[in-house]
Amino acid sequence: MDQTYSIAELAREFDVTPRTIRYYEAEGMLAPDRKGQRRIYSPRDRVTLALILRGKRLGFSLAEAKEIIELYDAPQGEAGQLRVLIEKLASKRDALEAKRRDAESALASMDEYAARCRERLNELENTDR
Amino acid sequence: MDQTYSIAELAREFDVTPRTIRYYEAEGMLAPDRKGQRRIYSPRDRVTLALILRGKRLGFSLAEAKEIIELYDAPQGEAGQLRVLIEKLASKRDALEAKRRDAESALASMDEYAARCRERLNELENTDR
DNA sequence: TATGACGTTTACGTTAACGTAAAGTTATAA
DNA sequence: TTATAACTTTACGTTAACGTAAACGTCATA
Repeated sequence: MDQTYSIAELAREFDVTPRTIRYYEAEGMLAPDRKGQRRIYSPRDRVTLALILRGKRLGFSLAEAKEIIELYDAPQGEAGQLRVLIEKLASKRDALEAKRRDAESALASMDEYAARCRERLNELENTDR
Repeated sequence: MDQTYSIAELAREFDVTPRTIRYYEAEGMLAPDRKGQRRIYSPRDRVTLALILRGKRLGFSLAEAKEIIELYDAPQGEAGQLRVLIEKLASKRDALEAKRRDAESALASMDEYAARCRERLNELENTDR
């Protein structure tokens, strides 16, 4: 039998509030099962939530995150749909690549700066001896 | 003589509005010279703006971007300050690393998914022959 | 049976990050 | 000298992404 999660469990795991998770559902990004009125989350819901939050961390809006998620469960029925899907994937991939490059150049310049700082610190430490 | 920029020039170059640039100044992240009441931006101001916008693209808030920028022009006078600065740089570096890893794992799973889509498309194209 | 613990809906509140409009200033071109 | 283009300040408006509070349901356990 497949594992399930309560809203509080997911909230704890991902360090968000239940309100946040319900908000994503209201925005059409999650559709957990119900047991009575309670929400029951599947492992798949959990993956979706993780996708949303990773998107947010990378600076995507919820609307953009939603687009990406929708790509992941788009219908791959016929060839036409598949071609469109592949196109859209390539476009999102470009956006991601850009972010990775941004992160890499930021890291590079920061590392360079930190190296100069350490150098300067070394000089200071060897001067006062 | 060093180059300068008007607010509209920078706005055009970075694809933001003048309002946005003025807002960053009001938040204490920019301090352009004035010629009369007009703002005159230096190459250094331009770099700062680029830093802000890169931070935003990576999902940092303006407050976080400001912290990073302040590290870049922190006083490196004495050894104590330098040590604190180096510590803070390491912490920001970690945040950046995390974003890069997020971007990389997102790229990896997306590439994998796209590959499966292309495979499926290939099958469809060879079946109807 | 009552008392938490956990969940629910509804609805109004909040904040960051600007957008937008109004009214005035300043340099340049016709 | 007037017009227009680019700038300025002031101030109120807007939107995304939740926070927060109220009032209620339900299930286990003391």
